[in-house]
Amino acid sequence: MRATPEIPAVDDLPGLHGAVLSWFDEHARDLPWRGVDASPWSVMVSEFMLQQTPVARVLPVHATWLETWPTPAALAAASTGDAVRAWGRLGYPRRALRLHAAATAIVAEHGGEVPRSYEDLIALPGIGDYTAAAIASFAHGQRHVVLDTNVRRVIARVAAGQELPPRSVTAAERALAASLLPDAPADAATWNVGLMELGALVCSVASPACERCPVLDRCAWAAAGRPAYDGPARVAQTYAGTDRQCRGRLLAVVRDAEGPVALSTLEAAWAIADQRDRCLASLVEDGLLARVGPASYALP
DNA sequence: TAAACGTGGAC
DNA sequence: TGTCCAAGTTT
Repeated sequence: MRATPEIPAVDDLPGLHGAVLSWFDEHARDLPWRGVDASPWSVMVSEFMLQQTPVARVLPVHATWLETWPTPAALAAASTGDAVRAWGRLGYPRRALRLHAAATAIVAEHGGEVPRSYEDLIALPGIGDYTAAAIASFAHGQRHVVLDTNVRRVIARVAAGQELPPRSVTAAERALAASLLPDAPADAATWNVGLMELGALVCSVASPACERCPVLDRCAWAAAGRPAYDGPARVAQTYAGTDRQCRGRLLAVVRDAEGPVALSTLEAAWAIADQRDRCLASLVEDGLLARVGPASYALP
């Protein structure tokens, strides 16, 4: 049992809420999954695609995806290979598989409707704490703490006076976020998306535009003179030469081909034999690729 | 808990 | 040019 973490006080919560809500009303981007006519499915698809992927790259794929598969049932009726191909170059293609699996589960267990409860949502493949809370909040107007990288950074700065949040979500951080959440569900939902938008457009990691910030005069970090992050250094992720790069390249060859691809073609795409073989096997294992002949591969 | 998991734009 | 990193989840 741990002591209750200290929660920094915010003296004028209604004022803070008002500033963020007004700013969002004025400056929010007009994104398709935010429209009044956006379906819960549209929101759900956007949340899958936006996991670790910038909005600008999601936009066209999301539009095509919704045209092709307007409902969970439509996606569930397609092959996983079609989903992987439509996913294109968004990255982390296992998300396409998980979205397909989630759609299948929605048809099987929820009558084809995107579930409303956090518990039902987080039980679906590819949905963790953030995505479950985001769908419950944005698609269904429920009151949930939504902790994404933007919300975490904004709260760390405004309320905790830190440049960056901890490496992983802490109890103190969650308690602080909960203490800031507006009471009315509709306001809570707008607060969540407003904080995300603020983090994306103004309160960025590297060069925050404090002069455009609606809560500058309420920001603990700004008041403290924007002290640099003093926590443990973040590990830089390497990419060149990794299995991830190898897998990406191999999958791209098959994804961009018309039909099955000969093993020799894949061999030509990656020089290091043992790494290539390992990655090919893992792609098949993951269900991203299928071996369709003695020496040929295709999307599943 | 840490590491794996894609991709491409920005600086 | 190389590093950073963008609405995370899974194991």
